[in-house]
Amino acid sequence: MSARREDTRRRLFHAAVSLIAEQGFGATSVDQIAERAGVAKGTVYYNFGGKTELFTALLAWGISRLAEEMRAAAEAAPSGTALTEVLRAELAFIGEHEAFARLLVSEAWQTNQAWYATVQQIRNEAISVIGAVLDTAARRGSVPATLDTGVASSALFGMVLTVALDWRTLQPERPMEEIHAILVQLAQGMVSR
Amino acid sequence: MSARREDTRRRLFHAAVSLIAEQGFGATSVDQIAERAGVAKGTVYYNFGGKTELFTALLAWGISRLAEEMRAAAEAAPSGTALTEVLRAELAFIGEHEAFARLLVSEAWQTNQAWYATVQQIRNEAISVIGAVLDTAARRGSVPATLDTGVASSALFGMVLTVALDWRTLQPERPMEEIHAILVQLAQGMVSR
Amino acid sequence: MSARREDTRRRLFHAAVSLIAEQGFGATSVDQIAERAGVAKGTVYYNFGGKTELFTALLAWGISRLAEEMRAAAEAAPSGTALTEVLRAELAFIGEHEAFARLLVSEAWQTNQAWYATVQQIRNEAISVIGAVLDTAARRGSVPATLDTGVASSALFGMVLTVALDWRTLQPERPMEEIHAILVQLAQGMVSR
Amino acid sequence: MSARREDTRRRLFHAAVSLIAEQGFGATSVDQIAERAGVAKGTVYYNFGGKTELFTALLAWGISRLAEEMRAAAEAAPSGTALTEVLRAELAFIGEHEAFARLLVSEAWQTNQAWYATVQQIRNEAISVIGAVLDTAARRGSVPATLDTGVASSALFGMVLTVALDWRTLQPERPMEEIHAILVQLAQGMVSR
DNA sequence: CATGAATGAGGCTTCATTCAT
DNA sequence: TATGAATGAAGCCTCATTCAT
Repeated sequence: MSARREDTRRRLFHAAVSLIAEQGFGATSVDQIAERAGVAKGTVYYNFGGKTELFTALLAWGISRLAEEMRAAAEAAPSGTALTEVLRAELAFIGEHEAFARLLVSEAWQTNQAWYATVQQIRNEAISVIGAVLDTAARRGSVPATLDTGVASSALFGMVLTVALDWRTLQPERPMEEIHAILVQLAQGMVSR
Repeated sequence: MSARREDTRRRLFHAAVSLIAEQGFGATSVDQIAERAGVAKGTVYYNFGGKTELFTALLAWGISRLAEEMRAAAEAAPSGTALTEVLRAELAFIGEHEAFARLLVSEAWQTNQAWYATVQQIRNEAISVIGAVLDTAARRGSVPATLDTGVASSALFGMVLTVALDWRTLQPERPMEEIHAILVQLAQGMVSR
Repeated sequence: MSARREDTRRRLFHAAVSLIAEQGFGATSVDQIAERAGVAKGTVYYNFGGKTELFTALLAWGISRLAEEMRAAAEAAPSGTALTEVLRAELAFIGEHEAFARLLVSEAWQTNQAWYATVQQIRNEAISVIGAVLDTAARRGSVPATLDTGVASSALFGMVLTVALDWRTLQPERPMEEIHAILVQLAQGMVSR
Repeated sequence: MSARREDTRRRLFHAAVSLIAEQGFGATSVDQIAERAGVAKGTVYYNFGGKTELFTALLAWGISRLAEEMRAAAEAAPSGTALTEVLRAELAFIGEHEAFARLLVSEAWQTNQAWYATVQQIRNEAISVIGAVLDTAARRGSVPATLDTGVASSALFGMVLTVALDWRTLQPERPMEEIHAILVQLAQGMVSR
């Protein structure tokens, strides 16, 4: 793939993320995406085949990155701090990619969508990173063995997502560390014995 | 307002809720709503003024009901069980109005929408019910005085929403009480001293 | 016909004239007419049968009044001043019923309209008042016998209409007498020997 | 702009002029315009943005042409015949573009229209051509210095318009020269000393 | 590799008219 | 005599997609 094409795809990606996050998928037109990317309309089709495909690629790319950053944080964390670091990674990702996060929330729970399977599959990747951390902790005895780690990891994921978006919406001036500290406090109570 | 008109509005309301929940707002046409309600298309405009207005009314109605049921649960709860009962009310509402809940999640964090203010305002109503419960508990000393109850109530609300939708999506056969028990266990740890 | 009905019809008439003059026939809805008249929509149909019929009645009524006032002015005029007085009557009518005059101009030359025949017929009534004055003057020798009085009366009618509307639009502060004086000056030159 | 697009725009223009002139603006649908132009409906919007914009462009184009032809006639006229030639140009234009002329009369005095400013501005262009001729004549002493040339030019413009449309409507078999001769006779009297 | 003119299905909305009360 | 809820045909407009260049 040529460097030019690579660049075009990147610009389309960026334009689409920001627009869809602002307005939603349905309200965003291919015209708008092309205009914000600075290319002609046909270029969208040449590069992605269609609006839906562009969107699916977008979601997959974004959730993969989220999962990767969470996984990297878990692996790099000093012993005993994995959960803290994973939550920080999720919070930081949302803070940095607020537009994408809104997009994810808007579309992730919509059944009857072309990309539902994609979203569900990759969302589980992210959640399973948390699940793995909890399972490890359970084996070490630092969380109750009776905890349903599947539900708990989904709960943690959703809690962070909700709090993070409320943070960006209602109190964007608060530093991330402050929010992170509260989340860690809540999470520790939730899962610690 | 005549009884006939009252009835027509009710039928349009029901038709719109079910359709939008199934397909989302954008994918639902006024034609479909009118057809399912058994009226002519123009009647939608005569009664609600437009698709957006109908949808705004819909959201307001639904979120109000959610907040009311949570508030009623809090007030009726025996001493010391308020949080447990409020979470049950939220979980039950989502279980019973799954379609509406998906709709709510899809639209609640979308800025630049006509109904953003409406959603935000009434969503806060629901969250503040949890906040009030936590504040009361804080005064009684059963939760740490240092807890940021604003963030905590948002966290609890989002946790329940996420878990509930995952429950309906992935494990709908599990009884609600089982999910509720896990949530209460998580919530107790989150906020108890 | 009852006094109540009479009143209702009058109010509908008035509402329709002002609205149609402001916006044109096509852009004026029955809803607007009913609202400005302070009656329900159905009342329009009860009293006039339809939008077109209301409009036709409107035009007929207005042009008849214009013709009558011009004819009355001609008959009441001292010898030799008939033309002066007829033009004054036309100018005064337009000044007083500006809305109706705009309406007349907008619709009078539109072929393919339901009311075309009505308008044409009654417009000729007005023009023929001028024609009669000119014919009388021709017999008395105060206008050239070679003058085509048919064309001349149409020219005079149109001249007054155009000037009057420009007066109301562009220089409404000028007194009518001033405009009338100019028109008489022009008209005298046009037709006098 | 591509040649293809240029051609499409021209065809839409012609289709719109003929249709609107036949039926009026309100009664002409975008469907009809597209069909007569031999393009798809969307093409109207791609090229003009909407029905109103197409119409505004249309009016501007037509009135400009009228003003231009009148101005050209004034400039080309042998000394002392400017008024005669300008009136002939106006009469000829109306005779050749009867449809457009009806359209102009219908819309020119309608306040509260999107294109009101456009029409008014360019209509004044046409009238001011007559005004300039009168002013020149006044300086040469061939018309009374006391004449209000502003009102007089508006009067002449309206006179010709009225007479021309009545000619086309009621006596289309009469040759233009005959009508022109009468108009000149009337106009000479109006303004000559 | 990219463009942008053109398409036409499909959506939202308006509004003259009807009719049961 | 008047009302106003309901209708549905008809209109305007959007937009994902195609394709010749």
